[in-house]
Amino acid sequence: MDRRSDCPVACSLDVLGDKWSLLIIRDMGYYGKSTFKDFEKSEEGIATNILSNRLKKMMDHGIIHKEQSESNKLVYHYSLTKKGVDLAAPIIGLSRWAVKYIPEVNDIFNIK
Amino acid sequence: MDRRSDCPVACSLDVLGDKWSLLIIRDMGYYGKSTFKDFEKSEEGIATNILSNRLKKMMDHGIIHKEQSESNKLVYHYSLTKKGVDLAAPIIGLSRWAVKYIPEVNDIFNIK
DNA sequence: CGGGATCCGTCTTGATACTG
DNA sequence: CAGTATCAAGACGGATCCCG
Repeated sequence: MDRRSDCPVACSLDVLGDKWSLLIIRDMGYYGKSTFKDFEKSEEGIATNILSNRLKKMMDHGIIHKEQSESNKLVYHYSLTKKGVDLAAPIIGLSRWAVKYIPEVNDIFNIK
Repeated sequence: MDRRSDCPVACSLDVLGDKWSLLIIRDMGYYGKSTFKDFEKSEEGIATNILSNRLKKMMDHGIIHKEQSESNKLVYHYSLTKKGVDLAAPIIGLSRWAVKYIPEVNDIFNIK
């Protein structure tokens, strides 16, 4: 569903408004993960078809970039584009909020 | 689905990781909307069952609060709790990102 | 009329098996 | 390793109905 709104919040949520996209960004930006298997192994347990779908969607939107490994042609590395790197701010915002208000979370990013 | 992760990003996305929750927060915080009908009339067009579900969910999580109107007993006003108000930061983060990277959006919040 | 609840068809997810 | 295929279950969207 695309809402075709011109609101910046609605537009960003059209791309990122689901349970997985921002987690994949987190994995790439904070944990340094880059391969399909890496993302698949994250503790939250994304299904491979959903992972595949989200990677494709974020590539279409220029948030991430895919390239073949030079050492092993069977492996692909995903990385953040500048557009993807700049999602750090909203992600950190969410993280700060959770640390402040959700008791169970660990402040694993040690954000000031 | 609850992932039972202790990551602050994952935990906040368990509550807010969908296309509508943050838009309702936006409507309350930025547009000053407060009634069911107000939210329903937003340009993105949320269905009433979904709206009802999201309001309930965010009330359960203490993000919003509901009270009966004093002037009209048929009307209920939803408002942000402190926990909800503090979602402004991540929402502004998303908004800034969209303004920077998505050409079609209007910078309706005029965020510096 | 405002605030939902209910029903129903469709689209999306999630779990797992399977393939190049 | 990096996905695709399959299929059941659930979420969503739209319309309608109900209730005070």
